[in-house]
Amino acid sequence: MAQASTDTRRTDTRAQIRAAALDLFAERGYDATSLREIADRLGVTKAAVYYHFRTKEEILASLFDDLLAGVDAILEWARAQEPGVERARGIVERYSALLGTETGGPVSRIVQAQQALKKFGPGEGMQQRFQEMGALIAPPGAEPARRLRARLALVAVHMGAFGPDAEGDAAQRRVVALQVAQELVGTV
Amino acid sequence: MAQASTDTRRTDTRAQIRAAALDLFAERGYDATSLREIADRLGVTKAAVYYHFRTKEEILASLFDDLLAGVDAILEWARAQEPGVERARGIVERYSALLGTETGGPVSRIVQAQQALKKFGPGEGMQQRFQEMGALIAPPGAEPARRLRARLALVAVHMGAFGPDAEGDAAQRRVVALQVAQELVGTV
DNA sequence: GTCTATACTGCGATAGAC
DNA sequence: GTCTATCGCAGTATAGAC
Repeated sequence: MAQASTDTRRTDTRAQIRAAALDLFAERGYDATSLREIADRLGVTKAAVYYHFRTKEEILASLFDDLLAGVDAILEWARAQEPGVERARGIVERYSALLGTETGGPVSRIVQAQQALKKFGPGEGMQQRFQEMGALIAPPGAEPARRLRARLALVAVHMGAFGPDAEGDAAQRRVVALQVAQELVGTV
Repeated sequence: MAQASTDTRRTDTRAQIRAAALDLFAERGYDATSLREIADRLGVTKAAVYYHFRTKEEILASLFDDLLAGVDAILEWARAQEPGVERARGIVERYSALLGTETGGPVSRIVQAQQALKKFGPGEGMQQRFQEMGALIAPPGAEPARRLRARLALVAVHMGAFGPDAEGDAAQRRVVALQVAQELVGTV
């Protein structure tokens, strides 16, 4: 829950902690960032951080709060609309706008920094191979939209293999994902 | 690199460690899994694990080795082909087949377990909201391909906001991403 | 209300005995 | 090849100074 309207606090340490944490989480990821690093950046001790947040995870949750509220607003709007393409386009458009916001943008960068792909050094990593596959599908000189579709096609294959929803047969999901991916790269 | 062909080891502890680690990494993520858990599952101590792997990260890298080799084979094939749609389709097809393999499939599940979205409890998490946005774009009853495209559209927006390649203007990337996302949901 | 000092447990990692 | 013992640092908790 965000701060109540009647804020009787006398320092802005809490805000500073959030700012420092956002920086560090986005840079090297949540797990790789220690409370000591956050505290040192403000010139306070770990215990001081613990006064403002009960756990490390609460700091992360606090950073996501604004973004979550933004998504909730989109969901509320969408539920009041008639189902259809127009509503679908509205959701996507509003989500894009939310990520462009000062509150949504930097926060959602944390998600990116959190990926396991980062775990491997340059020259041998999965990340680099992903980029190379994308480049072979749509070369660096191609239109940005086509390059994005190339990378999305690979993501589609991934999502098909083990998507968020474990519904349906695994082999069948893979077939569907491959089909969608082929559509994406087929759009030359 | 994978195990050399001349393996002079007398126990299979190394293989057991890999199997246990794969299980645990895929279940609760890399950072959340401790070496003690892996060791306990085999009835040995942490130090015994350290005999077979120099670091915890090396266990993870060892699990990815086969998948990486598979991707390398795809890259090698692709580089020998003429650029074009056919090559693009070939890459996607081979990558899909790789993830369906016994070596590629389970390993790549680790990537999924590693996402920061998991960090929030049910009922309040970003993950649930993502699914709900997807469901409002393409309802659970819709064709699987359309549901996948709905989720891909949201991913596209994300990738546009802060994609792997930091090329070009941020605002411009968002416009392109939004356009691609709209195409994906517009394909009813 | 805000912070420091201190301590506890468990982590990844190392050294050396068997 | 596996063990015990130990290290420094992590997140967490509390007591108490101001």
